[in-house]
Amino acid sequence: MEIHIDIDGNDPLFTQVMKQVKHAVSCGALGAGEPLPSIRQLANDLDINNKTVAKAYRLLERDNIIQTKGYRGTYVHPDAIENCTTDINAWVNTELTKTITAFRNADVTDSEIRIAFTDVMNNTNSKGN
Amino acid sequence: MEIHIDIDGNDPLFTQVMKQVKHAVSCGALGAGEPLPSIRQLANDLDINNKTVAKAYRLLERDNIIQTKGYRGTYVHPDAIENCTTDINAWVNTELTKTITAFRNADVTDSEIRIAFTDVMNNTNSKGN
DNA sequence: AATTGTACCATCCGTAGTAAGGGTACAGCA
DNA sequence: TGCTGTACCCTTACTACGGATGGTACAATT
Repeated sequence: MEIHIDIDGNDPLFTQVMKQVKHAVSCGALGAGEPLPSIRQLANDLDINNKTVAKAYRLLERDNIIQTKGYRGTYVHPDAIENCTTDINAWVNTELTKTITAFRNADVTDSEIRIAFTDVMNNTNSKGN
Repeated sequence: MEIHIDIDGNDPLFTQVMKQVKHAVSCGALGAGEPLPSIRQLANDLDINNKTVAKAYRLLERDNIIQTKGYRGTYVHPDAIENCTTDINAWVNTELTKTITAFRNADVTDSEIRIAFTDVMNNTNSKGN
C-alpha cells in the first residue's frame, strides 16, 4: 500500500484516496482479502484528517471495493477487481444526461432545471448518505 | 391588469409577475389577444428592473401564455387559458424525482448526484436559454 | 421621434453546497 | 487498555448559482 496525496491536485483528497486504492487493487498490489491500513493510521501517514479517509473508505465500501469487518479492520472485497471497473458515477452521469437533455428539448430553462433539482434533492427522503 | 409586487415575498419577482399574469388570464381579467403593458412600462409601474419583467415575459411566452409580436408589443396568446393549467415545472419535477430516487436506491450519495448534475449541466449543449 | 422587444456588457448580494478539519464519544474486539 | 469503525457536534474556506440591477445598443414598427 503506497498512497501518495497531492494537496495541490485537482481532485479532492478523498477522491485521490479512492482512486489510488482502486488502482492498487486493479494492479494486483492489493489482493482480495488483504487488510487495509486503519482509518486513523492512513490519515496519520498521509497527514490528513480522519474524516477524509473515512469518507473515502465509506464510498469504497459502498462500491464493494473494500469491506469493513466491524472492529476488526478493513479488508479488500472478494470481488474487488470486478467492481473496480464498474463505475457507478458513469451510470449516474448517463442517466442524468438523458433526463436533462429531455428537459432542454422541451425548452426548459437551465435555471428552472436547477431549481427543480435542488427542490427534489431537499424535499425527498435521502436513503441516509 | 393590476399587478402587485411583494418585495419581501418568498417568490422571486419575475415569478410573482408570471403568476399574476397567469392568474389574470385564468380569471378572465385578461382575454385572449388583449395587449399587455410593455416591458419598460410594467417595470416602471412596479418599480423594478426591465430585465426582471423581460424574464417573466420570456418565460410566459415559452409557455404559450403570451405572444410577443416583434415591435408591436406583447399580447395574450390565443390558447392562453388552456396553457395556464399545464405547468411545465410540474413535469420536470416528477421526472427528476423518478431519476433521483433511482440513484438513491442504488446507494448513490447525494453529493455524487449533485456533482454529476452540475457536470452534466455544464458539459452539455444547452439549447440556448 | 418615440416606442417596441431584444441582446450584450457588467456588477452586487445572498444562499447553498463541498471539502476539509477539529473535537468528542461510543460499542465491540484482542 | 488499546485499537477498530462509526456517529455526532461545530467551524472554516471556497465555489457556483440565482436574483436583481445598471447601462448601452440595435432593428423595426407606429
